[in-house]
Amino acid sequence: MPELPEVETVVRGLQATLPGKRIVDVRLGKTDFIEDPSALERELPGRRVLNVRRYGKFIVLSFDASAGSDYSGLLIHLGMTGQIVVCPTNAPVRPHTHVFMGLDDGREFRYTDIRRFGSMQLLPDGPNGGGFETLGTDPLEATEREFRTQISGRRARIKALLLDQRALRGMGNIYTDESLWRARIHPTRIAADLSDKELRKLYQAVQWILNGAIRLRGSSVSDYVDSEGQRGEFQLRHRVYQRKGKKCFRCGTAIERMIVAGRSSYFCPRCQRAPRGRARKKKTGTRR
DNA sequence: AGCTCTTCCTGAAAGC
DNA sequence: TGCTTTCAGGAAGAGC
Repeated sequence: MPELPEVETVVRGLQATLPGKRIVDVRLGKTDFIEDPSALERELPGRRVLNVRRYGKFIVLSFDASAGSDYSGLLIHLGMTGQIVVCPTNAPVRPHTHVFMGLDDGREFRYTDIRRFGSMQLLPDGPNGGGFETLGTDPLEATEREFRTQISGRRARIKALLLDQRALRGMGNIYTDESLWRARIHPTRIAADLSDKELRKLYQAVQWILNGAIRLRGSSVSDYVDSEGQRGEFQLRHRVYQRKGKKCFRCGTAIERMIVAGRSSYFCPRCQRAPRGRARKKKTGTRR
C-alpha cells in the first residue's frame, strides 16, 4: 500500500527518468479512476515533463507551457494498488495496466492499478487546483512545533489523527502503527491526553520510521513496486504491522489487533498501554 | 468535532 | 474439491 515512503520512492525514480522527456502518445484502458479521460488524450501528447514532485501521497507531474492549454500538470494518487513503471515499449504488459504514455526516448510510462482506488486528473494552470489546501503538514518537513500544532488539543484518537490527511499528509496504516509502537503509545489514546514527552517521542518516532522506510525504498506488503519494478524492503523491519500473535520485539508479549478508526491496528498491549477506563457518556453540558 | 458505516474494486486467503 | 465470505485499506460522503 503506497504511503509516504513508497510514493517518495516512486517520485525519486521518476525524477531520474522523466524530466525533459516529451509525451508522444496516450493510450487508456479502463478509465473510471480518471477524472476526464478524453482531456488526458487531448492535452498530454506533445507536452514535455518539467519535474515530478510528491505532495502527501499525491504525485504531481508538471509540464512545459503549451499554447492553448489550461493545464500544467497531472495529479496522480496510487490508492491501494497503483503502480507506475517506466519501461521499454516492448516490455510485457502487466494485467490491470490502464494508462500508457509513450515517451520520446522510446520508452513508456505505465500506470497499473488492480483495484483502481487510485486517481488521475489534470491540474489547471496557476497556483491553486488539486485540492491541496485541505492537506495538512508533511510529517517529514514539519518541525516538532508544527507537528504538535496538528496533534495537541485534539479530541480524536491519536491513530485517527495520524491517518487524517488534513492534519498530517502522507501517513497510512502501516506507518501509523509502526510509529505508535516505537513511541509506546496506544492507538486509541486521545491526542489531547498525550504528555509533552509522549508528543516528542511520537514526533521522533514518525521521523525515524518514515526516513527508515524511505531508505529501504518502502514496504512491499502485497503489490507495491517502485518505478523500476523493484520491491521495497521495509516490510522486513515491521515491528507490529500484520504481526498479530507474534512476539513484541521489545518485551515478547503477543501483538494484538483491533479496529481503530476503521482500520486494522496492531499494537503491543504491554508496551502501549490502553487509556484509562474511558470516562464515557458523562452528559456534558458543554456548550461553546 | 469526531465517530461509525458504506462505497468503490480485485485477489488472496480463510471458512464451510 | 468448490463455493462463499472475509480481509486488505485510501478517501469521500452520509448520518448521528
